[in-house]
Amino acid sequence: MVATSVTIDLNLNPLSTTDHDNPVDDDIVLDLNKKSKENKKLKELLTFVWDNYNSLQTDVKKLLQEKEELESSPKKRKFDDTVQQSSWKMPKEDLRSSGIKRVYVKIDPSDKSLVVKDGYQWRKYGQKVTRDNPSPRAYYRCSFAPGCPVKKKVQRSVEDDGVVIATYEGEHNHRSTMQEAAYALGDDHEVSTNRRSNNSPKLDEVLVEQMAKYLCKDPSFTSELAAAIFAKISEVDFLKSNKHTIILMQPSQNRASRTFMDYESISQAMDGICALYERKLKDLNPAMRNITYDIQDLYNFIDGLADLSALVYDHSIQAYLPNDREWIRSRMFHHLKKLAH
DNA sequence: CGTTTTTGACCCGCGC
DNA sequence: GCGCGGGTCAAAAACG
Ligand SMILES: [Zn+2]
Repeated sequence: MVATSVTIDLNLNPLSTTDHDNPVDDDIVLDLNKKSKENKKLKELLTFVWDNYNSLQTDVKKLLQEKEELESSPKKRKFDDTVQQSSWKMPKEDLRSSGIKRVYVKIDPSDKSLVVKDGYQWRKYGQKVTRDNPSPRAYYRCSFAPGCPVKKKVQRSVEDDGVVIATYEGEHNHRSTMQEAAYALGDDHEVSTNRRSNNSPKLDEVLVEQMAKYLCKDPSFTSELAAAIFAKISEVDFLKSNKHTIILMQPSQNRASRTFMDYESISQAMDGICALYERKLKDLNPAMRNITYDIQDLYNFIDGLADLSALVYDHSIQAYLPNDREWIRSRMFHHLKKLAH
């Protein structure tokens, strides 16, 4: 509640310089208020999804380990030979009780980066080729907080290019980014965490147990679950990575010409500006069939506006940060460069 | 300039 | 002791 109004004040002040009787300003205030509420709702949803995902993932890990145990009894010793050494090493029976967790993640096979987006920040400290897997194994340490002992290994699966196996070791020293965001929310924070720790885990456990009984008979058990996890990750990542962007502009000297538009992401905002310029070009030369322009023309258009700025939502501080014309020009350059490959 | 990635050197346990 | 498979260090390079 408090955070909402603070956010709006902070963002609006640099731009709505004087009068409050301007209808456009009122529109902006209304819209910002609406967006703020939407953002808050999204935040709650995201936190919920994220918590849910974490809990589900924990259970899935257990199940996958159980599955390995079942499969490895006849002859499939593949996993035992390859995976464990030094601090990672541990007889499989103890694996569950220790802090070692293995996660299967379905991922785009063409993606070479091997980045598993899990809400933490990792510093790579090694890479090794391994005996019976053509793809290398990468070693990461958590760099989110100083002294955090958590490590993870990531390697593409031998049998499926679209799956990476991540092995985590240790407990984090700190909250994850999602939990931090929930905490920054303040007043609702306790509600959501309490609701979570009181009812849901039990429910999840029952659900997962039933699911396991059913799915264990399915041969594609692993990939099904991996796909489910991947879907969750994609969902979270989608909500997280797009920075809501509001473009404020005043085309002419007339203050009444002030207007704004909002976009789901920075790059969409850049596209929006391009579209605006293209529309203006078309209005100016209706005869011309297809129009062409280069980045300098676009710069001239941007500079020709009486006023232009962008508000970009920063997820980590829960607020819109103002950006000036120069920033827009630079982002536009990057954007066009990316489009040109 | 601070941070992360890269990459060969190094180290360590294990089987021989 | 030696070699092999794996894990880590750290210096240099790359990134942003
Ligand atoms: Zn950590």
